[in-house]
Amino acid sequence: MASRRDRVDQRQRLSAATWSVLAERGLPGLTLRAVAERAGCTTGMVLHTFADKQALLVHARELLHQRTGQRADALQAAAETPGTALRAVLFQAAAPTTERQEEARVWVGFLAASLADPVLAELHRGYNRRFVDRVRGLVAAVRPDWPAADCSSTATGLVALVEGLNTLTAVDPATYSGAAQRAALDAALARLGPAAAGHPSG
Amino acid sequence: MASRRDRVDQRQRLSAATWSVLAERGLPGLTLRAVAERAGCTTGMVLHTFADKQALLVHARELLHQRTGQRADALQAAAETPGTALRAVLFQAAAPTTERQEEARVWVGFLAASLADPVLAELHRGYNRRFVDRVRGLVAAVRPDWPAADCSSTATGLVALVEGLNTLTAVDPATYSGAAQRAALDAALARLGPAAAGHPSG
DNA sequence: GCGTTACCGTAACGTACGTTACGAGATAGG
DNA sequence: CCTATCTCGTAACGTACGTTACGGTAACGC
Repeated sequence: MASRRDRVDQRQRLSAATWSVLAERGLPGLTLRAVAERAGCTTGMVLHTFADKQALLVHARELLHQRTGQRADALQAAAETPGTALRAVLFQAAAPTTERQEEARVWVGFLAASLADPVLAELHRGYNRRFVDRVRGLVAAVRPDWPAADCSSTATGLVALVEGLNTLTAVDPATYSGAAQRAALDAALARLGPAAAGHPSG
Repeated sequence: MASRRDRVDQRQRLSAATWSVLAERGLPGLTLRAVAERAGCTTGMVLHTFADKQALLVHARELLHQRTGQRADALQAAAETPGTALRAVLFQAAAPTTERQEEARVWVGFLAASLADPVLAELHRGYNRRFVDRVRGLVAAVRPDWPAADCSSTATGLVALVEGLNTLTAVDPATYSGAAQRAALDAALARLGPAAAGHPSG
């Protein structure tokens, strides 16, 4: 007699609710009661699925990483050249659409929570370094003639640009529109040469 | 009979304490009691100087803007060419030193608080747009031959890069060291031509 | 020197939080 | 069909928060 309800599904629904609340009310509004209400259950069920609030946070953080990572994997696999792959991965990591802006707000919330929570901070560092590694590999594929150090610094710069666009879009979507983000990314990618140049009207 | 104690000084000391707590404990740890303890007084005195917690937050946010803005003003005035001014302003806005990393952490805290507090969000947007305007003016001074649209997109891109470096440094100073930040900025500034190129060993 | 006024520490209030304990209902085995 | 076991909603607990009310104390005008 293992489980009569689907535990995995409930964990996902609860972390999705965590995400939703975090995007809508921000970090101070993220309470167990708010999550329970959003998920349509009670705090008792929440704490029966997760040991405590931090476990819920950690799972929601992993869910966020899963979504962005899988999206990046798909784009990278579908791209025909390393140049288009790099461009697609970076652009999806920024927040060009309303849906991505919600993700950006969640990301900012987790970032701020990481400042006080060592567990979340360690998760954040790991995920971010993985993202840097992915970008570095793509940069090296686009410019195999570059030394490794240049690929590294270029990758960290591109990641910083993308995450900067994320954070700024989260609080000021008007100034940092999708077009502005595209322009900033295209300008940064132009340094890699024509292999990573943007589409004229794509 | 106006005031027997220096109100302005107390406001500054309290907002400095707010800053200190925010950098050390993060947004969840920012309570009136923590601020009072850090300032060496009680919550009664805090709420006698500021109407409520939000007023204290707003004042601390303004203080952060004052510090960065005055530092940018000084660097801009001391620079001999628009190119060196742009470089200096951007580099100080990133977080190359331990002290600036504390500011970066505070900035992230206010950013996350802005997601749920419209007043703080409006302040954040205003300050950030002022920063973009400053950078845009410097870009236009470095490249007067560029059309205004190019100066704008370049400015937003540079600001996004700087703020991205800020946020990433706040939680992972090891990966985003001062050298890495300098390299990323130099690479971005190289697009502006030799007028904004970095010092060889500065 | 005295009354008045502003200042600020103390203590409490109401609220909301994370967490825990317990009981009702549902489900599977025998 | 009965019992044991798991699931989850209910209700409460202790704590910490923002905020408020009040009293003592020190500084000013006269």
